[in-house]
Amino acid sequence: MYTQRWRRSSESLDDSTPLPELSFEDFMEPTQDETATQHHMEIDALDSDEGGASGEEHSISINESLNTPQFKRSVVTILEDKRLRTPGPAVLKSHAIKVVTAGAGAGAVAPVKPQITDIKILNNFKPVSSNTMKIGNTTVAPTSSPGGTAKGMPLNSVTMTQIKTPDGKILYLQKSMSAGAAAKQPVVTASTPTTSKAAVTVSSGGAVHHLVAPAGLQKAILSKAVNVGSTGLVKAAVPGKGGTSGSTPVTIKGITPLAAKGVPSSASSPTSAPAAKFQVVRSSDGKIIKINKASSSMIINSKATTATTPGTGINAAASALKMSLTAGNVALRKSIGQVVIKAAPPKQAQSDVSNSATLTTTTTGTSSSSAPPGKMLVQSTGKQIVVSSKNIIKLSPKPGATSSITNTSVSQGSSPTKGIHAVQIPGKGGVVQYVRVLPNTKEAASSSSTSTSAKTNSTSKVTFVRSIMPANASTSSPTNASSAATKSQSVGNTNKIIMKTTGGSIVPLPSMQTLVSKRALGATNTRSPGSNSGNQESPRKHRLTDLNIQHLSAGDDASDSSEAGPETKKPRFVISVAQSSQQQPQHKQIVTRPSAIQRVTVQGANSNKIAPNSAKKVYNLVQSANGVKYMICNSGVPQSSTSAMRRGYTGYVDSKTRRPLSMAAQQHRMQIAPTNLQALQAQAKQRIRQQQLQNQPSAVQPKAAQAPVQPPPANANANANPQSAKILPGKQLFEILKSPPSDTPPAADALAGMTSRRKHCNCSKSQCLKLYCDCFANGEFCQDCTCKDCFNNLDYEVERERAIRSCLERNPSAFKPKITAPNSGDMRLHNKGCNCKRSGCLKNYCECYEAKIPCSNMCKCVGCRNMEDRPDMDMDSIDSLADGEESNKARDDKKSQDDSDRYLTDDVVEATIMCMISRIVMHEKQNTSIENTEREVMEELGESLNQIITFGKEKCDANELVDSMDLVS
DNA sequence: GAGTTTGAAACT
DNA sequence: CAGTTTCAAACTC
Ligand SMILES: [Zn+2]
Ligand SMILES: [Zn+2]
Ligand SMILES: [Zn+2]
Ligand SMILES: [Zn+2]
Ligand SMILES: [Zn+2]
Ligand SMILES: [Zn+2]
Repeated sequence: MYTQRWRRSSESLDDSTPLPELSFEDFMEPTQDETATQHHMEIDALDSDEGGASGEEHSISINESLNTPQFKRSVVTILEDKRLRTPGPAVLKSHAIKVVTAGAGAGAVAPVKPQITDIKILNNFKPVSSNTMKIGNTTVAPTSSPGGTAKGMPLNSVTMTQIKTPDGKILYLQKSMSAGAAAKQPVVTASTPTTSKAAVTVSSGGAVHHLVAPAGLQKAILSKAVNVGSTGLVKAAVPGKGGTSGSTPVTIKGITPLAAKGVPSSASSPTSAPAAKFQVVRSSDGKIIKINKASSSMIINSKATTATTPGTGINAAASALKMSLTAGNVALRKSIGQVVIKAAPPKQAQSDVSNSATLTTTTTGTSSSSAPPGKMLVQSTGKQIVVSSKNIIKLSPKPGATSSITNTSVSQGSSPTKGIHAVQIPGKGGVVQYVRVLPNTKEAASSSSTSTSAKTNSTSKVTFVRSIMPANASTSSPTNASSAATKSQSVGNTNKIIMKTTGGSIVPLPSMQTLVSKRALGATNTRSPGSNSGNQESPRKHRLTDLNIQHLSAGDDASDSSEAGPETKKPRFVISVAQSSQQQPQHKQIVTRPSAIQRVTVQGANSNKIAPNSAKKVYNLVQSANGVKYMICNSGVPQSSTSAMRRGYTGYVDSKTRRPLSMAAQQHRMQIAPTNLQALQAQAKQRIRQQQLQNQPSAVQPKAAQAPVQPPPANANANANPQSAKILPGKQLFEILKSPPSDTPPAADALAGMTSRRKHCNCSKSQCLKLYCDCFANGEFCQDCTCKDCFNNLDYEVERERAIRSCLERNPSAFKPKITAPNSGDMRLHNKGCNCKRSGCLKNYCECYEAKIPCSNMCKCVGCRNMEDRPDMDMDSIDSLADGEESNKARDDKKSQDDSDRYLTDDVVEATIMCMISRIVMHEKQNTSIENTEREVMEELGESLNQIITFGKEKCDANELVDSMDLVS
C-alpha cells in the first residue's frame, strides 16, 4: 500500500530512478518507529527567547541530558568559506543527513528513545575524526578551535542559537549582528540568552555567527543521524520539549527570541508575539510538520537579520557559527569553519572575513523588520529542512524540485507576517517536508533584534531563522491562511496543508509541490556514496542542488497563518513555535490522517492566552494522501522525543511507511482527527476551523486508538488563532498549492505532478477499509479518490474504526511505517522486507524499490537487483547487471550502515547542516530566488557530501591499505 | 483506457 | 505458519 502511493507519484517523476536509492523519505523520515532513533535537535535561540525561552531552554537542557548525555561541548567552528558553488553536487545519493531534534520535552521526550543524532552517510565513509574535514568550503577540524570555552560564553549582546545534538553537542548560532542587522532579527531579548550561552564568536572578522555549544541553556540537538544522501536530506527535528516544563517545549527556538513572548494571540500579532512560533511542516509525501513556537521563533532565514551592511556587514555581520559537538561520536571538537552569516548579501559577505561569510543572512531588512515573525520554510526539492516545534529540520534533497516557496507571510498587518520557509524535499512520492521557521512576533524582533544587535556585534542570533517576511512580504495574498500556504508554490507534492497550531490553532498548509519526483530523488539518492562521491556531476546532484523553498505564509504565527499568514510571499524559513498552552490538555488535535504526520510542537504562542506554561504541545500533522492534513496534537504531554521524532520522521518517511495509525498509537495520546478535505469541507469546515484541532477529532480519531479520542480542542487552547486554523478545506489548499508548482523549474515539473496528492485510490472492493487502500493504510480519509463504495470517510466513522481495529488486531504495526532506520544513522530499510519474485525489485511493485531503498536481508525477494551498490546505475544498467543479489544486498546493507556512521560524525553533520543553513540565510537576505537558494543549498550539501565522501574514502583506502599491510606482514 | 502483471494484504 | 485468494496498484500495450 504504502508504496503505491509513492509509486505513482514517483512515477510521474521518474521511473528511471532505478536504484534503491535512498529516498527522501528515508532521510526524511528516518525514524519511523518509535524506536527509530530519532535525532533530536533542538535549536534554541538563546537570545531570543526571553524568559520564556530561558525556561524552555532549561527544559531543553534537560532533555538534552536525556538525549545527550552530557554536554560535551566541543565547539565546532564552521567556517564557511565559500561554498562551492559547484552546481549540482550530486552529492551522494545515498547520504542523507537527518537531524532530528527531539523535543526537549524533558523526560518525556527523551525518554523514548532519545535519539541520537546521527549522520550517516550511506556510503562508507570513515569517520573523519581525526582529520579535518572540509565540507564544502567549510572545514571541520577535529578539534574545535575556538571554542571550547565557548560554552560558557556570555552571550551578552549576542544572541545565539543553540543547537544541541543528542549527543550533547550543542551548537550555537550566533549572529553577531551588525547593528543594522540586528534589526531584523528579533532581537528579542537577546538578553535572556545571556546566561549560559556563551557565544563564541570565532570569527574575528566580521560578525560571525558562532555556533557554540552552550552549556546548558538552549541546546540544539542535532541528531546524529544525518543522512546525507544524494537525496541528501538533512533533517533536524527538534522534539518538543517535553512536556514537562511546558515552556521549553519548543525545541527550536528562534534565535531571536520572540520578543513578545506573549504573543498575543493573534497570530498575527507578530510583533510582540511572544514567542516565536515555529511551525514546521513536513510532508514528505504529504506529511507536514509544523511547529509553532509561540514565543521564540527561530528564524532560519537570514533575511531577518538585516544585515545592515551587506558588505560591511560582512565582517561584523558575519556571524560565525560554531558548532560544538559535545558528545559526538567523535567528541573531537572540530572547528568546522565559520559560517558567516552576513546580513549583507552574500556576495559581499563572502569577501568578508576570511571565508567565513558564506552566508549572509541579510535579512532583508524589510522583511525582517516588518514581518516580525516570519516563518520560513525551506524546501529543497531534494532536501528539506524542517524545524518543528519539536524542531525538526530536514533537508532532503529534492531532485527536481524547484523550490517553491510559498510563504505566506502572514502579515497580520504587516508586521505579523511571518515568513515561512518550507523546505520540501520531495519524498519519494513527493513527500515534501517543510521547515518553517516562524518568527513569531518577530515583528518585535526586528525591533528587538536591533536592540540586541545594538550590542556590540550584536550577534544577532539570527541564525537561520529568518524573520519572517515582513508582512509585506507576505504580501502574498493571504487569502486563506491556508491558501496562503497553498500558494506556496506547490512544489511537488501534494498539497500539503499544514495546520498551524500556532496558537493552538492549526492551519493547514498546502504542501509545496516541491516534491521531486521520486525518480529524481532516486537519482540523487544513490546510496553509495562512494561511488557517487566521485560523481558529483552526476545528475543526481542537481537534484540535490535543487532545493525548494517554499514560503508558507503561515499566517502569522500563531495566529496564523491561516488567516493572516497565508500569504506567503517570500519564502522564508520560519520556524515558529507556537506555544500552546499546555494547559489545555487537549493538545491533541486530531488528526486523523496519519499519512503524513508531522509534528509540531506548539508552544503557546498564543500562549498568551493560554497558560503560560505553555507546555508544549506537539502536533503532528498528517496529511492524507489527498492532501488532507490532519493535526495530531500531543496533549501537552511531552512526547517522548523519540516518539515525536518518529512521527515526524515517520511521517516523512515514505508515504508508504506512513502509518497514521501507528502514529497515533505511538502517540497514544494523540488523537487524530481526519481532516479530510471532504470531511472538512463537508462537515467540518466549520468545525474544522474551530474545532479542527479541537473537536473534530471526535469522529475521527484515528483508530490508532490510542489516541483516544480526545477531542482535541487543541486549537482552542493553543490557538488563539484558531482562525488560522480555519483552514479551509484542504482541497482548496491543495489546489492552491498545486497551481504554483510551475514555479519550480525543471524539477518542479516532476514535482508538480507530485504535488497534488500523491494518490487517490481507486478501490472498488475493499471499501477503502482495508490496507489494500492506500488512503486507509496511510490513515487518511479518502479524498478526491475514485474509489467505489468508499467507507473511508467521516460518514462511516464507525465502520472505519472497526476496520482499523481489525487491521491492528491482525497486525499491530499495520499503520506504522514500514520503512525505518534501525539506527538513527542507518539507512532506512524496509522493516519486513519485500517478497518479490519476479520484478527483481526494480520496479515499483517492490516496496523497497518504491521507497528507494535497497533491499535488505529482511527481504525475501528472488533475483533481487535492488541493492545499494548500484546507486548510480540506471535501471538499464541495472537490468544488465547480473544478479548477485542477495549476497550483495546483505553486504551492502551491512556495510553501508556500519561505515556510514564513521564518516559522519556529528561535527561533520553539523557542519554540513550549518553550511546549508547558512546558505539559506544568505539567500534569504539576498532575496534570491528560491530556486537559486535551493540550488545552492543542495549544492552545498552535495559539495559537503562529496568532501565527506572523499575524505572518508581516502581514509578508508588508507586504512585498508594499512590493514592489508598488516595482514601481509 | 483496457488488459496484464505484480506482490502485499487478507483469508483459509 | 504456509498456501491460497483477493486486491489495487504498477505496468504494458
Ligand atoms: Zn481506497
Ligand atoms: Zn482513497
Ligand atoms: Zn475511498
Ligand atoms: Zn522487492
Ligand atoms: Zn526488498
Ligand atoms: Zn529485493
